[in-house]
Amino acid sequence: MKNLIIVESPAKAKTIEKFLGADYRVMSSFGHIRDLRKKDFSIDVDHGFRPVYEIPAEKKDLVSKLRAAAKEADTVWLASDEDREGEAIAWHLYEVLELKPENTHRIVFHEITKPAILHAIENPRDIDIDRVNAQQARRVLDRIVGFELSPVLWKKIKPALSAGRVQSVAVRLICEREKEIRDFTPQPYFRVTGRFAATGSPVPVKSELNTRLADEQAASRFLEDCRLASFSVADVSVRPLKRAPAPPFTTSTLQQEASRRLGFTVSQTMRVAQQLYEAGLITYMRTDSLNLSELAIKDISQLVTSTYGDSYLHVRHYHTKSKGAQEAHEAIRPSYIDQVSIEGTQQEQKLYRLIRMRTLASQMADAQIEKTTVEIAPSTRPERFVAHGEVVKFSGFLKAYGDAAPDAESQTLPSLEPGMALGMESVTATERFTQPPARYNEASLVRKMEELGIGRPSTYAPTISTIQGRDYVERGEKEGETRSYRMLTLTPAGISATTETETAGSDKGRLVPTDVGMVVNDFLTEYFPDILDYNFTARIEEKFDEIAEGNLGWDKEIADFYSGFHPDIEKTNAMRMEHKVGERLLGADPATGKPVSVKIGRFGPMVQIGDTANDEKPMFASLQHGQSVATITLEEALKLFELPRAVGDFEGKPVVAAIGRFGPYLRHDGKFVSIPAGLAPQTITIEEAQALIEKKRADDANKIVKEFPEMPGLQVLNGRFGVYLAYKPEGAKKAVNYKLPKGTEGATLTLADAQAIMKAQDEAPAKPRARRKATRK
DNA sequence: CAGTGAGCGAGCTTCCGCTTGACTT
Repeated sequence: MKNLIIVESPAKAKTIEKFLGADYRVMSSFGHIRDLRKKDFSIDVDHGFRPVYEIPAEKKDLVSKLRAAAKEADTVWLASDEDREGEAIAWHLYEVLELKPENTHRIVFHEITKPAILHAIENPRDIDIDRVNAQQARRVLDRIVGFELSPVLWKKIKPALSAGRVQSVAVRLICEREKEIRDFTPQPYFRVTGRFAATGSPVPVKSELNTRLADEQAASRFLEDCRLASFSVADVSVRPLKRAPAPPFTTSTLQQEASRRLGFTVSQTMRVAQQLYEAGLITYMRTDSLNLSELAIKDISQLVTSTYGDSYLHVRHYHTKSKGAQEAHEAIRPSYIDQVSIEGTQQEQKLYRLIRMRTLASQMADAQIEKTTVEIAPSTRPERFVAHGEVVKFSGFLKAYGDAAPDAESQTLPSLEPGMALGMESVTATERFTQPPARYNEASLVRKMEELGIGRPSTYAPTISTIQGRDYVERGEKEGETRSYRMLTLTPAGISATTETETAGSDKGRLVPTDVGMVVNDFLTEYFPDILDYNFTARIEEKFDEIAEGNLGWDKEIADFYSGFHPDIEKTNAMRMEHKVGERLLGADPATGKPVSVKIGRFGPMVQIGDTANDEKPMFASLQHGQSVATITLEEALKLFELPRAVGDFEGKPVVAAIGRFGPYLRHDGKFVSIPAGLAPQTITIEEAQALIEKKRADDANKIVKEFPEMPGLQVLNGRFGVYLAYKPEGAKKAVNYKLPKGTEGATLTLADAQAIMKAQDEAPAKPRARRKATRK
């Protein structure tokens, strides 16, 4: 073999191999091949912060294959990405594969085209060790922060928590937003809209008053004045408006648009994009670059011209302005812009279409819009109603990529002249409330992180899973609360007033901090404000850039950081906390006089009555879903101790009611019975409990439909979803369940039937299943 | 599958960024 090229991604390797002749073999490193040891700190602090690297077990096979291939090759081309991580991958490959300087070359290309690759091969260089050192600094710093900070949390708050340069700041964003919302008091005001008619036009003029009114009294006075008023056009202004298309997608903008337009979660978007990438349909999906290859721009231009015409073409070159962008790849675009639609799942088709239209639009002309603003004056008041109208004069890029939600306010106005009289159809004053800032959703959090330069395209989705998996943050489930508002309406018939209701404050699908998240965040921001600073990453990135330029030594910079950071760790660890972190004293228990407090326990948020200073063991109770350390009251806390509750006796044995992991339940004679909605463990009577227990017994008796004496362990059972087959071989811990084909009568099933069903399903290929939500390892 | 929680304390947990399968239930 003459040449071995090593790239990071196997899909990329496959593509490149097709471009090159038989003299080239292209292999993939599947990302990094070596990292700091997983288990321990693996940084020798006393010897220049020397990192201790290892090849992870799952990479051993791959590395020996690469090593063998490198031995056979005359020349090895290290073609990992040009960014910091890519340079480090090249260096690790060089070290681990024991490559020789005389037949090893470092090459880079930013687009996967034959000319780009051939050009790269003609212009090789050496590994840039300064850039590698910048990566080592980044890696070592993240390990130091993560592995020194996390144990402080285990000690001071709760085991198995985690902290890090990226995740802790992401959690902070969510916590601070929540506090803003909590501290926000909605202020009522009245918004006034008016609907007018121009003589000779069937099109109504919808407008809004240019000021808000303070209260219902003011609104009522305003409507009274309008009742006596005549209305006329005071001013008409027309101005042209240009709108430019958005640049092509990067990882973060793709995640945002897929969330907004398609309702995808961040990880869903990445999973689907990965499919498209592996099928060769789009370019690489983890990128911060806005760049399109010259070849791509040429193809797009041709397509725009042939589809829409010359006037729609506007070739544009976009430049990244996001912090810390490393631009190793192109923007996300279709591999072949001519390919209008693809085969694949619904999701794949939708995402492909989105990417394609955005790419196309990015090379199209501005939309030309004529915006008309009309002011309407009531004769009795100084305020003005304002109406906006929009007419698209030239659609430009909107032809390919319109708005997801067209502006509800935009309308086409009839032609109006100053001085024209208008007829009043209605004037409505609606009570509105000032809005707190919106909670983040996954995509808007990614946008904010990118803005702050925190995290990378490859880590946005995993970070969001991590902070949810650690139970710092959860997706909200509250629909919001209903509130009422006043609405006053003036029509030619007179003024009427009504009270309406709406829901407000929904957090559905939004990211909400948990108690643990809040407490950890308060703790970290108090004791490690530098790390939690929103600009921490941006500041150290400047250092990393200097290291990459060869102006600073990486070990010295790390030593500098460590000398400030480590003493804070020691100090915090040595601190005797007077109270547990996040603890809140609610008051005294009226029954015993003992203090009642809430805090984060080993298993999460809990209430405690009494303290350890006394000899008696305190009483404990977990907070329930929806309750929070920050807001729970003494009354609510005391209620938690009402369970488990002795309901009474049944058949001479006690019945106890409580709430468990799966909701409210009764326990009687060692058996558990769920308490259905409508009944509560706090109030359930012994008669109600007895009925539930008897019903459960009847259901259980009904459960076994049929058994087979010839085959012990095989049963036909009645389950939640109907009749099914269960087989538990002797000695097995768990039964295997089998679905019965539609229309099968359970009671008449023969052993042969059952065995046939089992055989068929045992042999059926396993269907891919949705992954469980991020779990702790 | 159905709450635990101090005290004594072994041994465990943990980071960010590159990349995909192999593996359950």
